[in-house]
Amino acid sequence: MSNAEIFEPFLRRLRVSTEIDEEDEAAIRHLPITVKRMAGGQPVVSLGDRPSACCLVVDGFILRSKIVGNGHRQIMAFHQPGDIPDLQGLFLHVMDHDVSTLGDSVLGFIPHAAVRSLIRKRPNVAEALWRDTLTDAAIFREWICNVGQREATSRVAHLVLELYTRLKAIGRADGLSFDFPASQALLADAVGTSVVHMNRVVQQLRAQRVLDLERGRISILDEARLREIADFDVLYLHLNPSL
Amino acid sequence: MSNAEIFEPFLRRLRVSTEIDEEDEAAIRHLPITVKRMAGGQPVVSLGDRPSACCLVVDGFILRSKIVGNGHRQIMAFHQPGDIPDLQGLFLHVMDHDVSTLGDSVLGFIPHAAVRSLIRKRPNVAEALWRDTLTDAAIFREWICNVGQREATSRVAHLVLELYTRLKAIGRADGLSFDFPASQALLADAVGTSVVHMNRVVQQLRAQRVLDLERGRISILDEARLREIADFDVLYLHLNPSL
DNA sequence: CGCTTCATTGAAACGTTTCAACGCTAGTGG
DNA sequence: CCACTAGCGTTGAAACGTTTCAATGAAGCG
Repeated sequence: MSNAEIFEPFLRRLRVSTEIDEEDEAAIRHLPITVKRMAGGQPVVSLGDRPSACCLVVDGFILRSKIVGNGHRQIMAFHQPGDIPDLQGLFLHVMDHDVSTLGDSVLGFIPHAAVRSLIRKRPNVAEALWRDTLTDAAIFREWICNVGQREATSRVAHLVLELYTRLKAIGRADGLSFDFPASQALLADAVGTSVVHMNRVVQQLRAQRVLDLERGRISILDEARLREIADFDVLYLHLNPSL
Repeated sequence: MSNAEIFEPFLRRLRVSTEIDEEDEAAIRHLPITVKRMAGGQPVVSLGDRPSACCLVVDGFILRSKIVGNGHRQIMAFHQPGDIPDLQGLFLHVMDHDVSTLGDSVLGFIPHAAVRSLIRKRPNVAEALWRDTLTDAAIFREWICNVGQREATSRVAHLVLELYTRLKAIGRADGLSFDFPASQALLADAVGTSVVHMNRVVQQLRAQRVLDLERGRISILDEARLREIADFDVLYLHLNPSL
């Protein structure tokens, strides 16, 4: 896999959002990167670590989670190809949460030193990366609302629409379906419900022909209805930040 | 109020976290800033706005919130003197949430253009501000956990410890108490419970002599017990990011 | 003074969790 | 090839935490 291919999903995203020029793109493509294939459910970096590289999702999905006092896990974010989930490590030196693979994934590791020198040399790139971390934050805020105010069915619908919208933006949705290798237990950790209740919600959405999940694939059956249930407004994803 | 005084709480925070030199500090102090006194509960910027300035909290508190579909409000963050709550506006042009004052406050507005030129000229400052937005994100993540996994009593305890810890860091706590002009209804919006339940939680914590809230003031009575209840770990606040 | 905001209370309804059990499917080793 | 296992989805029933509604009292303000 060439550097050009590895960085392509990432660059495609940057082009939409910033004034990235040819030289910026070239500088990014010349970043040193170590590609690593990982199985699903494996830790990438963990609470307390002091990583010296940040990780670009090339293929697959990454999740960020935390274990709380009672032993339960809360998932706080999913990341897709083209995302750099732990950019924060550049400036916050100790990890305050865990990062792990969802399903089998391909990750690229870029040394912090290289990124740091890139952002000092190319302010456009710095801004693009900064914006990336800011939209991450916007997504966190919406998750707070999701988990804090909506009821379980709504939460699941909202999560699905978020994933779908972001994946569609990078051309990884086929029609109204997309691959997402998550068990019901995992989705429960993301929306803050028990597995049992998650299961009932899934069945209910299936029965109403709104949504279906099976073996790592999510299919939207009735998009309009799903949007109603989800109380979803794309704004917070800042997909086209120039607007 | 001189610029030096206005920027002092902000600078004090930066000094802890970054290699800010004399020139950086001077550049910050020379930022154009318009100071405005605002009553409590007033909007600062709202959903859909395209602000052209960002706002520095000089005195008082600011909160970030969102109204969800069912009409309920979720508060996603509180900001204290020295914070710049809407730095995101520099790169994400449309506001995806509301910002308003908690109690009576003094705010300083700095034009985006001035901040933008500052960060191009002074990479140290850019990094410091970037880090600020990253710790904001870390706090959002912890709120997701708080609201998603802990039960109401724990959530309140956690929120109180977060506020206390951050205020102590800037010298705004007297002993184990601090001013925080929030009604129970407002706290309920922050931790995602009903007002009624919030009230019962407060009474319970009072009865156990763990915590007391009265007329805009929060007092910790039993810090050790509060920490247990809260499941609180400072790490995520990144108070000393050089570590 | 009446008005409004905030804190408080009780009772019933509700959404969700917990526990415990069962079936299905895919993978593993004998 | 079958037995065994592990993981995942599914189910029922009871317990639990929380919400809702409706009403009341106290405090502060014009």
